[in-house]
Amino acid sequence: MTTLGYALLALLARQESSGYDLAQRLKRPIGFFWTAHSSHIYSELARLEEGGFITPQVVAQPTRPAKRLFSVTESGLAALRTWVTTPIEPSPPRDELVLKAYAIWLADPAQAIALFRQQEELHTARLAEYEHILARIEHEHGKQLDITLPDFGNYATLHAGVYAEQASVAWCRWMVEQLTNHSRQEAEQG
Amino acid sequence: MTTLGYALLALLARQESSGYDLAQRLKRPIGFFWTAHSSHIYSELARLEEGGFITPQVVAQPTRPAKRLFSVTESGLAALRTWVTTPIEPSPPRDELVLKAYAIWLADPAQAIALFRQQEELHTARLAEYEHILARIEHEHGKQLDITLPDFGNYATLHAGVYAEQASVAWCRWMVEQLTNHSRQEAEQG
DNA sequence: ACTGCCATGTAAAACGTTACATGATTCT
DNA sequence: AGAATCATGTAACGTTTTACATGGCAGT
Repeated sequence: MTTLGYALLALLARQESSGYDLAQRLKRPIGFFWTAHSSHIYSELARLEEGGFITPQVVAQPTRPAKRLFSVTESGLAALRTWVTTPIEPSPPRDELVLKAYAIWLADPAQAIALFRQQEELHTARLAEYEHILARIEHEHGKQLDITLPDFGNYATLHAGVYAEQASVAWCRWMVEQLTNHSRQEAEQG
Repeated sequence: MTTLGYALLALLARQESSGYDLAQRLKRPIGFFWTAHSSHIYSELARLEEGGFITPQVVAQPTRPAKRLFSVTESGLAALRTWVTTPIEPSPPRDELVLKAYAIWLADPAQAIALFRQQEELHTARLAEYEHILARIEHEHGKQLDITLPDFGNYATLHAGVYAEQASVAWCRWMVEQLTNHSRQEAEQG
């Protein structure tokens, strides 16, 4: 089982869906921390079906092409429940921006500042988006959700996003500060 | 050019190295945010050499097998300098723990608490490690490093790590709090 | 004697992205 | 008329991991 497989099971455990539906539903909020292309989704669905984790139900539609609605089997739900609390084996980190920071001493300071300002704006925008959705959830449910409801899942992931984006914004600001301080000192001395 | 290619160029720009050296040097601090297996490193080195970004110099050793020390060419350094400040195209996010949180409503609360406590410990340990290295750097250089020195690259990446780990720890604590509050309420009512 | 380090790669498999292919319907 | 949506996949490509292959030296 791949992680995408579990992501699809998690979606199907909430509601039966077609491959197309899943591609849509994967965008928000899962898309904030896990993404997949539709071609990948379809091949993964085939594997899940082959493994007996999901079953299709063909639904004919009058005006639209027929679709295959998938639902989670008992075996699929059991696999999902097991996976959810299984400790994570650390996966290889990938952060290109930090890699650039590692080599930033080679760069022109002005260009470096531009890079981190742009990144700061990007993360600030994301932060605002997450907080907006979070506010909607809290407006509906309050700040203490029932953890056995699917909406708690959304609430939890959005909190993760808020913490992560706040950290990114803070780091970008720190970088800009370091780079501008240095440039100012250069100017004063030169 | 792949991102690993730039990572290797960034290392070689600091000091010429063999493939084996690079595998070692990649561990810290780059390994905190980008990793690669040695086989991957060797194939990437071959591509960089073919592209004229690096040149090897064979060094015979009396007791050890001969090694090929690579250094960055002018073309390689130019490519690296360009890449460093080029805006990042967003890469697909991958965070399995957040995915689990999305499906946590299906889990046994006690097991869920155990998962997030374990993750909190892991991130706390990493945070301590980063802060320790950071303290060493600040002891040597102070808190305002010259941004044109390679050490500023290390300083910057470690700061990124500190911000990110602090955010992870905070989120894990928030999750544990949510899950334990709920369990307590259950107990009071039941 | 055995483990770990130094040193370099090849080959196969798994994973993920991009491009391609098809075709009707609904909205602007 | 054209763009977007609904709907499902195949094929090719590139990247990354895992396994394999080799072999001497140094430390316990």
